[in-house]
Order: sequence, then structure tokens, then C-alpha cells
Amino acid sequence: MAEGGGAASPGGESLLFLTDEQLRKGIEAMFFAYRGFTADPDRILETRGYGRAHHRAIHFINRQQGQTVNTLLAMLGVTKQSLNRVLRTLIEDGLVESRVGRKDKRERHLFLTEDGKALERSLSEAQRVRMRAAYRAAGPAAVAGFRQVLEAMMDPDLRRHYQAMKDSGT
Amino acid sequence: MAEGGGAASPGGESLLFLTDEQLRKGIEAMFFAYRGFTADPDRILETRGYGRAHHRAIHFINRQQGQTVNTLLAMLGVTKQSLNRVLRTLIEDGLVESRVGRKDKRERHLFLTEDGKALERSLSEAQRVRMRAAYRAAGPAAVAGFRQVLEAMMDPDLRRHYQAMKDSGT
DNA sequence: TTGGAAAGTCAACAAGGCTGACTTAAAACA
DNA sequence: TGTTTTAAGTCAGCCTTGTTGACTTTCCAA
Repeated sequence: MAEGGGAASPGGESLLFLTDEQLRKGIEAMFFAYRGFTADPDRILETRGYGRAHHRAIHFINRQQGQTVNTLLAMLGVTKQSLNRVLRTLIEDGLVESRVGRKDKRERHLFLTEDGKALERSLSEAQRVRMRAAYRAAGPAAVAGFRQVLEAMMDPDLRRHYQAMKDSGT
Repeated sequence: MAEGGGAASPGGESLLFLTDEQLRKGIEAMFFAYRGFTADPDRILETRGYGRAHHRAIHFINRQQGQTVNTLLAMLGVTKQSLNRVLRTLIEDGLVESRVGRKDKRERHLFLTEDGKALERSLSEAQRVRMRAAYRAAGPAAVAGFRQVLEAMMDPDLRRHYQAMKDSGT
């Protein structure tokens, strides 16, 4: 479990872990971990004929019920046309509801229906199970470090999105 | 910078960080960080008409020069047909060389050419720059935790691949 | 000598990105 | 009031990268 490459940093702020070799290991860790991270929801989505794009839409609509299409677009970083294709099927299937804005009638506000919430729960629970196991295996200190490094790795725009929804406790 | 959710764990193995809210933040961190993680190489690839699939192939061929197609397949987790399409263009473009096996002539052993190595270096250097910055910002302890959690998040098969190439110092 | 493994190829298909062009409705502005 | 801008949605077409299925060639090993 202990790191092999002298990351312990007994006294000072050791720079040993910044060798290209250590960085490459970090890169590969991201690659392999991301595969594990998406594997469980992918299996659930497949049974219903959905893909990751649907998962992302569902996740962020749940995250902030009532948000507009434009907000969601900025979050996902895809084109309107790309999102629309996904959104249309979710609305047709009764998982998402699109309501005309009251103040600004051009806007559409997006909500998960009960069915949509149910799917969201099963997807995020699958992901949480793995996350929980990884957290338990690594321990509390590791979790804090994990989050710090990931946050530092984000593009500034995305980091703002991430931090913005930091404490909005659903 | 310090975690808000009581991850400090003053005495025992606090379980406070395992709330659904904390887990959800970890999930979103993975999502946003992965975007940042791939952004820089993606820009380089685009200029040459390649995609992420090419990057992955190049990365792992460089990782273990001379490996067979089957080995690479297991690493990447895609179908032979999918890999072949990518591999063919890389060979045509002179970035990858495929040599018939000497012992077993059915096998093809894959190597990066000088051009291939050059592209690999520019891709991985772009990724390392970001990684290095994130590591510096987060500090040594955070990096160890980051790696621990990611490793625990991998599927067992992938984890074995990851660990297998742990200390093969290029 | 024959069975099966390794590699490669062709065809067809799907998801999910993209661009560009265009419409509709409504808000904002001059 | 009339014009411009914005939000959303749609149509068409393209690309990458994944999939299955069927098939061939090569060649090792039982």
C-alpha cells in the first residue's frame, strides 16, 4: 500500500515525486481509474439503451433541478445539437420534464421526473459503491489528497463550475 | 484548501467523509478532472487529425516497445477491429512499425518509430505539465492519497495491468 | 496433419461528438 | 414602436470510435 517512490516526504517538501516516471504513473492511474469509475453506470445504462451522454445530463439536471438548457450546456461542454439529441429522448421517455420559464418564456427549465430520479439514484448509487470502497481502502487522508489533486487538475472554467456547486446540499 | 467535511480525522478513522454528499463531490471531481486531463493532448492530436484512440495506442506502445497486438488489446479494452483501424493509420503515417515475430511469426510486435516517439513525447509532456502543476499545488501528501484512491478505484484486471508496469523504468 | 490461436480485413451499424443553416418566440433595446 | 439579440430547438451532414459478424491467412503445436 505504501508508495514506493519516496513520496513519504519525511521532513521537507520532497520533490522526488515529480520525476517523469512518477508523473507517468499518475497519468496511467487516471486512465485506468476512469475506466473503473464509469464501468458500473455504463452497465446499467446499457440495459435501458442509454449511453454516458444520458448519464451526464441526468446527473447535472438532478444536481440543480430547474436549471436552463444553457446552464446545462456550459456544464457539459458540448454543443446544443449534441445535448438536444440526448435531452429529447429523455423527455420522450418521461425521465426529464422541460417547463417554460415563468419570468423569461424563452427559457426551458429542466427537471427530473420521479422515473428520472429513480434512474439517477441507481446510477449514482452504483458509482458511490465503488467510490466508497476506494475511499475506505485508501483512508481519510488519501481522500483529501485525491480531491485536492483532482481539483488542481481541472481547467479554471470547470473548476469554477465544480466549486460553485460545492455546498448546495441537495 | 482544507476539507470542509471533517476529513481531518483527529483521532480515529472518522466515517464522516463517507456521506453521499462527499461521495458525490468525489464523483464530480473525477468527471471535471478527467476533462482537464485529456484537454492538452487532445489539442495536439487535433492538429494532426488524430483522436484519443491514437493517443492511447501510442502511449501503450511506447510503454512497452515490441509488445504484441493482443497485449495491447488487453490493455486498451477495445475490439481488435477498433484497434486495427487506428493502428493502420499510425503505421501508414510512419509513426508505428509492426514487425513479424521471430519466434512466433503470427505475432506482430509493435514499435514506435522516431516520428512516433517524437509525437509521444509531445503528448505526454503536455500531460505531464498539467500533472506537475497539480501535484505542486496539492503537495506530496495529497499526491500519495490521489494515487491510492485511484488505484483502489480500478477494476481488478486493470489494476493488475497498472501494477505490472509499475517499475519497468523505460 | 489437423485443430486452433493470432492477426488482419470487410461490411454494416450505433453513439455521440461536430459544423452550418435556419426557425420561432420572446426579451431587450434604441 | 420597430429592430436586434438571445434561448431554444431542428434539420442535414460529417467524423471518430466503438460494436458484431463473417471470413481469410498464417503457422504453432498436439
